[in-house]
Amino acid sequence: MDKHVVDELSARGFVQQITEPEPLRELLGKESVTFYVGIDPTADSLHAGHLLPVMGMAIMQKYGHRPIVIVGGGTAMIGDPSGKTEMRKMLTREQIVENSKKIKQQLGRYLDFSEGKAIMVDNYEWLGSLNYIDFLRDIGRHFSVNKMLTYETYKRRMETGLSFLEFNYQLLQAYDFYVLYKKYNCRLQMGGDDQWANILAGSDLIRRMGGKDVYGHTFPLLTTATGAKMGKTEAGALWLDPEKTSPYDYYQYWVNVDDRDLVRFMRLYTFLPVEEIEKLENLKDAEYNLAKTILAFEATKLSHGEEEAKKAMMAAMAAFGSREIPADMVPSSTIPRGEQSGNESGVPGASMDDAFINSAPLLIDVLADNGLVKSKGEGRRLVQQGGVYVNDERIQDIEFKLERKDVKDGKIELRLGKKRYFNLTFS
RNA sequence: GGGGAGGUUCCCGAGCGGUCAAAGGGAACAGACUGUAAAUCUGUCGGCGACGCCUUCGGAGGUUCGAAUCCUCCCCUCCCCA
Repeated sequence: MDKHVVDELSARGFVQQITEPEPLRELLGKESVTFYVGIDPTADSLHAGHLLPVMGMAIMQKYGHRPIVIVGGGTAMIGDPSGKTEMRKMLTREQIVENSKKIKQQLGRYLDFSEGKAIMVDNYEWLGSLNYIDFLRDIGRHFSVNKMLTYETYKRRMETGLSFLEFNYQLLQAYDFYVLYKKYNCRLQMGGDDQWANILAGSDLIRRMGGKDVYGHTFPLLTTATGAKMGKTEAGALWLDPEKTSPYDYYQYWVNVDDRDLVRFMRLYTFLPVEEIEKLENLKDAEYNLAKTILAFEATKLSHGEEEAKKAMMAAMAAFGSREIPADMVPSSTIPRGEQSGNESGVPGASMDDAFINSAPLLIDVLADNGLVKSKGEGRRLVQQGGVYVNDERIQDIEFKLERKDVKDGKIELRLGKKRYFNLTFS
């Protein structure tokens, strides 16, 4: 790696604010730095919104720095008011431990945890046994309520109500940084830009407690070109857990990104060289789709592995038509090039038996039973509006029944709207 | 603790005794147009064996032929005062 990490990060769009850019740059350039990012274990899986900090950490690690991931086991029990207009629900200890385990597994795809190259710690370890009096005396005295109240996050919450509990969040996060500084010589905290105030609080605290040279770095808060939060889909969040979001759906999310987001996302969510990505600036028409295929493939590869990524890609081709990725388009990508024929094995579906088809089930019932529509009423509407296809043929009769003759090559292909495919397979 | 304002369908937000499954907007979904993009236009948007029936308007009771709308108690949120 001849490039400087900071340049790499900024070229890829990972830099929003840095507390002291020059000294930090110098530090990162001359030695391996231990840094940390906090993740709240509020669910048992990461989702696309977490991806940006995770990618940021991964880049740092590639450049020889050591990430500490704090799962905020202690702080999650309080809830961070930053950027929220409502109090967050609290979790029990057991849920948090369970969630953390799964999150670590997922992080393992992006970070190398072997031989202590990355560490994951739970701040409950020190927050859980905090002594209130000691904490107030040693830590609390360094915080000015007047100052805290001027922060935008608290100001906003002042309008709707802010509990004392939440008001303490910042102190605890600052304390985390302090503990990591003492324990692991952690010199840098990274996080989303909504964490800026909390990060500053941490580095201020360390300085006041006699520490030196600690820094903060924030990542931009991403929204898509249409203003939506990153990774939000009709079905909710875009999860990394294949049980919650199938690799196929995950892949589809990336293929369906807005044109305007393509290049930006490729820089942020893949490790492909920036120089190659830059060449994609002037795509036109259908070329966008080829580039999006690469984005989707690479993003899926990262979170689900290359095999799953290929499967998702083949499934998409089976449904939407094959594509040939030109050899000179982002050559570093390991996406299969040349003629590719689709293979449906990655398309969502269910296997059915003979009894099922012999009973000549109503199409609407099948849709509802497989969770493709929320209710039969919705199914009916969809059919009436011409949004349901069986083997690529539009069905507009709400009484339509699936029969043996609809089974082609051992399957019936259902399609809702333009993009949602579901195969019923028969053995 | 005292006073005030509120809690409506995914979200915002009307409704204030029947004509209310509940205006309007947003989100979402489908259709047309396209490039599995965006924008635009059109339609849909509680459930069901569907010109009818059932379940919704913070919760529980009550008044009434009839309640989201009135009364009682309770829960929760916000604002002002302490």
